[in-house]
Amino acid sequence: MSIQQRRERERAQRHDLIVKTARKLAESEGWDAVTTRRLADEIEYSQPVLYSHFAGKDAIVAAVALEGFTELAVRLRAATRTGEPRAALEGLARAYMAFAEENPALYDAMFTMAVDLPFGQDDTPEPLRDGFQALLSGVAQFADGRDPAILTEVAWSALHGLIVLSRGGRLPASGREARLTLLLDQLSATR
Amino acid sequence: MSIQQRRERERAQRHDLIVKTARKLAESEGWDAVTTRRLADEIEYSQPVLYSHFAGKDAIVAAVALEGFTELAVRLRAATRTGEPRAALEGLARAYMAFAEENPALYDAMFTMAVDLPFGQDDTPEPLRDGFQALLSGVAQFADGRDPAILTEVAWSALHGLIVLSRGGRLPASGREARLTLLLDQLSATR
DNA sequence: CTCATCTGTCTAGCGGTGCTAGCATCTGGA
DNA sequence: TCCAGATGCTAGCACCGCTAGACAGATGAG
Repeated sequence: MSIQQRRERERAQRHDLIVKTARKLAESEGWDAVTTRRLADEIEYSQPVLYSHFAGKDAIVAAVALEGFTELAVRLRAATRTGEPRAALEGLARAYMAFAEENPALYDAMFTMAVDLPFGQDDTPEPLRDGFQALLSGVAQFADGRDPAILTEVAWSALHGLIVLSRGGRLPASGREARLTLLLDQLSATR
Repeated sequence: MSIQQRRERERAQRHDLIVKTARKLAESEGWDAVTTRRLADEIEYSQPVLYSHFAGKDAIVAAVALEGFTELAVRLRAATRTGEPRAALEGLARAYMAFAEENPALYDAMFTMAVDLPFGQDDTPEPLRDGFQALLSGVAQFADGRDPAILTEVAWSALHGLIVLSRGGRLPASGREARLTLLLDQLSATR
């Protein structure tokens, strides 16, 4: 009885170890370096062990992404505490961009890599929903009669676009601050 | 003498054949299906022939992307002809989104896949520069004292964000039109 | 305590990938 | 006609994601 509990605990620990290791490896050497062989080496087990925890490599990436969504939601929540609307919006946007910048590989897994997590559906995991709600809470004040969800989606898209285009070298690193400021002005302008 | 010319002509044709085939294959079956073996099969040559034309697979993707930039620039140019500012902006945005929608794989190669083409630099290829200029010409009218280039970059980021988040299922397909309308309103609002 | 079973992990291997060394063949000029 | 060089091929390298099947250790029954 207690033996089985211990086993489950150990399994859960190893599950976490796999996710943590995949994330660390991706962050330090890029997702290309995250191969099943390398990952198995790193956790000091053989390859097939990975497949007793996850359906395949994609599932591992998805698990990493999910961890990312949880962290992002926490950070966005923390950034919504400010009072004045424009400052709150700016805090949110900066928190989002900081997260993306500090965890580029994680951010890629969440928003760029093909990972079938259900977005905006009934079975959407809590962290995803919560992250969006945090964004919404900062943006909604500027809705001014328009649909707050739509406005949030557009704001989010703009942030995401800035991030991925900058990261790929498609936007010059120099104008970063100017672009963010302009976007915030644009979003918070009184109509 | 003329023999050498014929050879060069044939080489150029085969170069084009490779790019065309890679693009077609990517568009019909996704970039995952574009392997060097498959590509070699399709053009009815052996694998090493590919490497006598391109440094590697990445270079082939880059060549496809470059073709995409040329086409996109043409389409954006065509869309700038409208008169009234708001309509012109809308035409541009719709042309951009239509291009992305009609050529998803091509769009990915241009803007998502890691492909080292020099963006926003001295040696930036003409089509890239021209495409950006076309966007700028539609956006600049709404700059109103702000830096038109920065505004264009933000507008472009927003469009790109909408496209990639929609494509990945991160945004519901339903709100598409509403999001575009809201973005256009936001960009063209008098300050 | 012994033995059969059963769970868990490993080794080895399949069919695929991008890429390349080295051989054969074909071409064009002397 | 014969040779040199260009051209494209076969075969193979090291790697990939994934899995079948062998093996060892823990577990529970007698």
